[in-house]
Amino acid sequence: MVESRRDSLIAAAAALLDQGGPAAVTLREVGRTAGVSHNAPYKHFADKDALLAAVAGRELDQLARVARARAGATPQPSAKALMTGYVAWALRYPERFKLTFGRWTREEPELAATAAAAHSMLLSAVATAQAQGDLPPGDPERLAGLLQALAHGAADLALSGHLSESGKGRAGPADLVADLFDYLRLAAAEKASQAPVSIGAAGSRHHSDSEPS
Amino acid sequence: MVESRRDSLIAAAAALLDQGGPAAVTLREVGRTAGVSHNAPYKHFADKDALLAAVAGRELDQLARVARARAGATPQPSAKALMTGYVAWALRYPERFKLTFGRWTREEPELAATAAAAHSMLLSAVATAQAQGDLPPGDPERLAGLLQALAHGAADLALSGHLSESGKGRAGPADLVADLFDYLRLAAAEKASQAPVSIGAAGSRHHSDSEPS
DNA sequence: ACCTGAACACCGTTCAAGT
DNA sequence: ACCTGAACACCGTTCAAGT
Repeated sequence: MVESRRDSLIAAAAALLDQGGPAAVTLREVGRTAGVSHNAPYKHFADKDALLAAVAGRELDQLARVARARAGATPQPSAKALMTGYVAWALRYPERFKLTFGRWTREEPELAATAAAAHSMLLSAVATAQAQGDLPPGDPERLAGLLQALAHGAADLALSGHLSESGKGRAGPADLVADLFDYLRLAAAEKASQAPVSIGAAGSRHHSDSEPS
Repeated sequence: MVESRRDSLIAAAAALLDQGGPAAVTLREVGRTAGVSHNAPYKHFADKDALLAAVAGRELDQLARVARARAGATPQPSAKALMTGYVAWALRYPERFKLTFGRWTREEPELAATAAAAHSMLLSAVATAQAQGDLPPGDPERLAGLLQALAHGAADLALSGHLSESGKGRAGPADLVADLFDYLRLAAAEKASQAPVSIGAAGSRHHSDSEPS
């Protein structure tokens, strides 16, 4: 399959993004890299934001493809493997990570589809781990949110240099992910030896999410 | 104390940031808001990035002041209160949050000082919670990193709309913080009824943080 | 020491015109 | 349908000049 002009524009934008961050992605340089004029992109994308959204979409697609390939293997990837892979990807392609999960408030239907597929893969991995006693019981959606939030935050803080600034422990994001899974396994064991009260279920909401005064 | 011109420029930049994001912070508009010409800021800041770093510094200072005031109260703020406050601040001032923790690779000595003060406050709160059995034992620095990473990631995902997209649970970032503290309390209880092997200490490193192949 | 107005290079976007 | 070159408005930054 030959690369369409649209694809080559996206590839050029992604390369510039990796190289110099979002500031380096100018339509003029994108056009120059792809061998067209500086406003040829306007025939394929509404504006610069749409081009960046397409870059994020391509990245999400590639991530989903890799994940699907792993899901075909036996055994299926564990929740821990998924989160560790997420962190490794973020560290390896910081700019794509920031772009993809930074903001694509735009609707981009295909983008939402692949995101939903990735989410459901994580959900089933969480459910499997719960059944094996590696993760505590409760709403899998909420537990998946916890895992994703930690992996995302650890990667983001590490990329900004806000992690273990003075720590002699030198804990990286992957270490924090591992720690969380260790603690959750301990919590699951503790719950197994207790009365079955669920955490994170609808009945035990802790805090309102409303705006503080 | 009257507001110096430098302060009024920082205030103008912060107001523009809150209103329209980083793109709305132009030196021309900053000057107009502060009542000076569009390049007067260059007499107070090296360039636009330095002005934004000063905005981040002012924000960090105000956060530290609020935290110190709370620390004077009895009892001292718990680790959970600190993290909940962090999340609430991020949701209330999204642009300042993204700027302050996004990137200030710049050295800015005073910035590092207030950041270190805030970090040590969290560390002591973690140690207190550990002594009370609310948090599991282990390196407090590493545990603090876990808490901060989760709060940061939950806030960031919520702001980008990547949290509980289809969840009927509607778990917000504050809920995830509460969940984590619940799980950690359970893990602490489980560890108390086990042989004292520490998690997250130097001897039990889980994963190398090196780059994946 | 601080400020101004003019000027330069760059960028996103639009438009008339070509094939 | 896709592309080009010129043009416009805007922005960061620099510079000569003022007080």
